[in-house]
Amino acid sequence: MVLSNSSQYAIRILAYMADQKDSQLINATELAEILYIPYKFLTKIMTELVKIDLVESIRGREGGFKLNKKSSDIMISDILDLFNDSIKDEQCVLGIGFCNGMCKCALHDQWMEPKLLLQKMFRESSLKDIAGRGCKI
Amino acid sequence: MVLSNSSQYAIRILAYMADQKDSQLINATELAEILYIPYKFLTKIMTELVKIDLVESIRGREGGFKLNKKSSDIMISDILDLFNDSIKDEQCVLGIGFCNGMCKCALHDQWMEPKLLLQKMFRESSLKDIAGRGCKI
DNA sequence: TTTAAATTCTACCTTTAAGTAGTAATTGGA
DNA sequence: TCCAATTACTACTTAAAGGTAGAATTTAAA
Repeated sequence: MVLSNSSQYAIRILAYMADQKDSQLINATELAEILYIPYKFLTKIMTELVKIDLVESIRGREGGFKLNKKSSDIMISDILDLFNDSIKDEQCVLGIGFCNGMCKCALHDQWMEPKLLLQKMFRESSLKDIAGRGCKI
Repeated sequence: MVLSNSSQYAIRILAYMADQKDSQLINATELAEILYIPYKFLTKIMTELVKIDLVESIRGREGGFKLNKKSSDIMISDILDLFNDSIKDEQCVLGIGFCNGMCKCALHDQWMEPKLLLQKMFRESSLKDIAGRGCKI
């Protein structure tokens, strides 16, 4: 699996929030029901998203969450960093330390191109680019 | 992480075996020492590779392992299948069931190209293509 | 025939990701 | 002021991957 459950959930949550009009508040109960994410697991993820300032939380009655930046300023890679799912430049696909031109593994050459495209997808796709796309949320 | 430890180990083991001349036997102790893989975990993996006929084992004293096919006939994807690390055609990068043109997730369009290149890398690279490449084994 | 070197099998332990439970803290509204 | 709705915190449980232990089995050499 390329992305952990946490990353997949976080992307879906934030993409959904980005798709809501004029950054209205939405609470955890609604998010969990709409996105079919276990409520307790979702609140744990939300708290982490708040800590890295991607999301703002309003506590107490009538509280909830909203994006803390423009959706065009939040990249998928910002989310993946939180769960250590980003693809590092010298990440060895065979898990032998780091790979580069000087010191590479047997699969290094074949890995270069897909790795670059994965990085491009994560680094160049913003929430605005993906919000509302697709029929599944 | 794109590949599990088991898949990474298995690729390294088989690539090393493919790089040995005239398919000589090599035993688990040597493989574990040369490749820095925990012996007990390696033997578990070897047994599974034998069961799917990628490797032949000779038991008893003077025994060991050797490839059961030409190295050009063993593809990386054959190995990944064993550990469920292959990329399926309709595998949804956000984990929402299956994705295709009719029913897709928000990241589907961005995922298409890197997914195809990953599949190409796994399906079109044989042990022969990677054996002996790179300075790390 | 005995022994040592090898694979194979079964069962267990450890670590990490995933998920759950309960409670504390916060806050707007009645 | 009190209550209900909300997020935040701490701790626990479960499931899966990763890894280990020990004994059974096989086989060639001494």
